[in-house]
Amino acid sequence: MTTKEVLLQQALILFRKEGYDATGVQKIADAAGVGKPTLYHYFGNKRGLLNALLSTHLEIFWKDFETAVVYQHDIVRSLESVARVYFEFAKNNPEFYAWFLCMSNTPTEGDIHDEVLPLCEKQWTALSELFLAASKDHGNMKGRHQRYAYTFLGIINASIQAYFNKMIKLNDRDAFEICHQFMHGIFS
Amino acid sequence: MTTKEVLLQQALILFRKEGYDATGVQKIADAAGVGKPTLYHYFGNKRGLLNALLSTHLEIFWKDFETAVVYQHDIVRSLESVARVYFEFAKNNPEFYAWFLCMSNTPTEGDIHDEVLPLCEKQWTALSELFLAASKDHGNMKGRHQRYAYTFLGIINASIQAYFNKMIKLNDRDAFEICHQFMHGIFS
DNA sequence: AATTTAATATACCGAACGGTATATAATACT
DNA sequence: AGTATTATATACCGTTCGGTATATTAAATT
Repeated sequence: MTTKEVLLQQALILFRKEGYDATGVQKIADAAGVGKPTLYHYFGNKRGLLNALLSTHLEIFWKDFETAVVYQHDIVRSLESVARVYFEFAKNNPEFYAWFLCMSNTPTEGDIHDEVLPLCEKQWTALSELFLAASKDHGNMKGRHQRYAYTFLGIINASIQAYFNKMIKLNDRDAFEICHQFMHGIFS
Repeated sequence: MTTKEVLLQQALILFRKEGYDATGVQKIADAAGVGKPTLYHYFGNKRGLLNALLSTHLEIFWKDFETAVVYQHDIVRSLESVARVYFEFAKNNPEFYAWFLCMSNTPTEGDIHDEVLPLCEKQWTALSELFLAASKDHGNMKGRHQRYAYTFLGIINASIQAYFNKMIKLNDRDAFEICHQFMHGIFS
């Protein structure tokens, strides 16, 4: 593993354990076994490290997410594939996703807010457009697409947290059940 | 307003805006127009201020929550009253509840974790017991009470966040619809 | 009125913060 | 082989951190 990768790895561990603000760059450098200027050589500043940590991990997620979120006149199917993307990603990157969830509702100022908010809005916007497209086929969904996007994301993330607490497995059957439960209420 | 109340008020504003770790006690004292030793006189240390902020705001919530969460052989009714308690509290204390949500999934170490985690678990445990009691009346809920507690809380908080983003009003009708949507999937 | 107690301010502590100037070792290019 | 570039370390910068020793003012008690 390269020095850069070790720095990113240790930063994730420490940011998750103690929080971004409470973790000093010195401690990250120490954990990686290098000096502080080495860290600044690779990432410019503390926020650059945060940004690199987010973009490297989320690169794969966005690719899968964007292909799953397209509407093909079957909203349940789209939701299921979206849920599977989330679940797979959370299972493959549990440390990172747990950390990302911590940051999703963060203070209204500071590095974390500035870096993470756009990423959350990107998810919400795509889901909102999915429900909007679906509401053209299902009249009773009309005018509620934003709310559906919010609550669906809420259930997805609550389920992932349940997985972190070893309550569910987060397999394809869970994805089916959760989406089914969600839509059944909406359709009826 | 007493000096103590002003300190609590300004601490909430700053903790929410910049985060607990990023907010220095000096800044809180300045915002309240007093010296730092005054803050330490009332709260002992920074964590004491955090603790006081939590307990003073949540005192009312716990009272309402605990009366709402009892099971009277009508799970939908219990859930609705719980939802109404959350919604009323969030509407009456929006700044505090938004901050509390930020902290609910926080780093695994530090003051915030130590102070907030027990409060989250208290909610989850009570809801879990509610669903457990209900599963004695509804066989198809059996063995899933913990998961129901998780996802129900997830929807409640997602809805409150939707309220903060001015998407829903969070009135009694919303509480009804959300609980109905939640249970309809479970019963079917 | 005298005295104790609570509330506040000034000034300071050592430690840790994010960040950098400078120097050196290792690698890549010409 | 010599030169440029990349990667790393030592040592330091000014600032802010949480917290406190001391002194003073205001309020309550006797």
